[in-house]
Amino acid sequence: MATVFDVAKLAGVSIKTVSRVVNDEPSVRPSTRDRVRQAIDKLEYRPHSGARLMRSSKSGIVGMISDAVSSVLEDPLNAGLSSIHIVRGVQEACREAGKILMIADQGPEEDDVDVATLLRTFESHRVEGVIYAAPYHRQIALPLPRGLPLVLVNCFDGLSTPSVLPDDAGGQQILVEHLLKAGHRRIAYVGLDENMVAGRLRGDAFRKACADAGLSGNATPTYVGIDATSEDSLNDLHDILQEICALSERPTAICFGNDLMAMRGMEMLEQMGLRIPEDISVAGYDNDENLVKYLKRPLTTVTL
Amino acid sequence: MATVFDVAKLAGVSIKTVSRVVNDEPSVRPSTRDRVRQAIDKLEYRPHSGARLMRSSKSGIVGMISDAVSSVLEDPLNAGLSSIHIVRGVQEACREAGKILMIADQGPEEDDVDVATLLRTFESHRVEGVIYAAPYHRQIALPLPRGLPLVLVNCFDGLSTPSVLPDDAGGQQILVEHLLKAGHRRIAYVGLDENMVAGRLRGDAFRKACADAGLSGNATPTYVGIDATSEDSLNDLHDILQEICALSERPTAICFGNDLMAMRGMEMLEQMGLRIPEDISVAGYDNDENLVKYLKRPLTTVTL
DNA sequence: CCACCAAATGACAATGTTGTCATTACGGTC
DNA sequence: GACCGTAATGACAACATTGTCATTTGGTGG
Repeated sequence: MATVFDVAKLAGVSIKTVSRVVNDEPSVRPSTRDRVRQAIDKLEYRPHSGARLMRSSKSGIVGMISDAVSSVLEDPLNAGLSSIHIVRGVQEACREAGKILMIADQGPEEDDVDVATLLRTFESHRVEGVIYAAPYHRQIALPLPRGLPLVLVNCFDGLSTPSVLPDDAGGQQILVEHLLKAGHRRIAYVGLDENMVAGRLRGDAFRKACADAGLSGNATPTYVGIDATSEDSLNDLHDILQEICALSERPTAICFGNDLMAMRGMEMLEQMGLRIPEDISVAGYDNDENLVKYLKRPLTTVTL
Repeated sequence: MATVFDVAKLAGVSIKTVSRVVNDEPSVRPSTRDRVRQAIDKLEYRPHSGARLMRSSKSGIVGMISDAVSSVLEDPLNAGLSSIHIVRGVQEACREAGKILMIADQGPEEDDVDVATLLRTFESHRVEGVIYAAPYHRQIALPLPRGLPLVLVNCFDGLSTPSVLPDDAGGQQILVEHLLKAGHRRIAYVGLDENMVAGRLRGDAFRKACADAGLSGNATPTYVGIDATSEDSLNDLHDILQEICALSERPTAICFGNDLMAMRGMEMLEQMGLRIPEDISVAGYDNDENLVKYLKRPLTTVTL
């Protein structure tokens, strides 16, 4: 493989001048620049990133830890933005900033030891910063890399590590306000497990928004802890919907914890003989494109 | 940041011995090894990948070009294995082989110039090989990297570059045989655009399998060129299905070009008053998990 | 035509590691 | 206790680049 020396010899200049051309430094005469460029093309010279890094200690690499790749086959939790979208945004930002993105996949299980290993690899490659993205909104405990900027996405530690978080509460509030504006005064809530951060935030926001609007607890029956991914859970969902339908003052709208629940719920409601949205309105959450794409009718939902 | 010199000094050995310990070379006395390990831990020493690469010219990096990340928001062509699955498999193989996978995203548009740039970046990082994955089964023309092993996935060039390809024909054949075994003697085929490699292979395989079984052309009406992603295309699909239903000898099964078409087709067939599978059987292709996951009833399909 | 200044170019060190080869330490044998 | 062979360790060069500083070049004004 050709080096600066080969290029320099062919172009009849010093290696330093080759370096200047490669790095687009000013103060190289255009004629010299051309000669060097031609030599580079002819020899198919490629700067050696290792040597470069060693001398300049700027790797131009950003490290990212996510489960986007390995989780492809897993059943998603269906709450929030999926990891691959986060990777996509980071990727794009890196491209714009001229940085190379080095993605380390965390693997299926979340193992702190593993993360430490990944961080060590990043450190060896002298990445300029690390981004850690969690698969869903939650609290985590990470071994902090010394001297390396770290940003969390979709998660937070108790410390002051900067993080980018979805506004689960804000979305829910907007959704409720939307329903209120449409005239609904009795709204049921069939939500996620409230031990999940997203579930708690959304549930709290739902209750607060309803209370703020003066709706009583009776007018806003609330059920949580369903995820609609298992057979059992679907049975629970069915029971809940029957209970809701049997209420003396039946709600005119139901907020589901996510789009999957909303879809399953709609199927069940129709089976019970209710028309949507004539008899009852339905809202989801997350705007899960994999799902929404295949729905027969539009669904009111929230994009984070 | 600590270097081998710092570690060597603290452990009271030469830098070479530190190197040996770091690289798990034999012939280091256990007591020495421990002393060095302790020094490494204490100083939080991380080998400098750049210096390492420069000396040993083994980067341990495999480069991959795919559209898996950037295509997340795009409408997939719904034919074959989606890119992210390919990345996942490559990722896993790299992990097992102890290699680092460097993923370069090709971006939405397929631009040969862009690929050349990505290849140059890979070359600068002295990757040990390059994997190029196409979003769907097709022929491509790539600028060949000199001296770098290249493997194509989901695509082929006219040259002798090694490639890994889906067996579109084999899958279709198995599917037809399955239907034959179930007793079907009149099978319709509503397939993909046959200008697409996958479409052509599947269509050819369908016709061959039917001919081999002695089914006449009349018994195997064939329609191609639908993708079920656009409004227009859905109208076409509807017309085709009506035509099929109106046949004097109605087929007892329909093979659709992919799962999306199968799903839309089933909706339409039910609307026309046909029961599935009592009145007519339906088969898809690709086992598109994003879609199949949400179907109400099981679908006969093919996993590549 | 010379002196001068800025622009252009070059010489050389430094970066952190591993490969090569030399040297030292250790354990056993006579 | 001297000798020997192997295991363990060390000294030093080499890798390909960029930073620092020195030198040369070319143009301009007197």
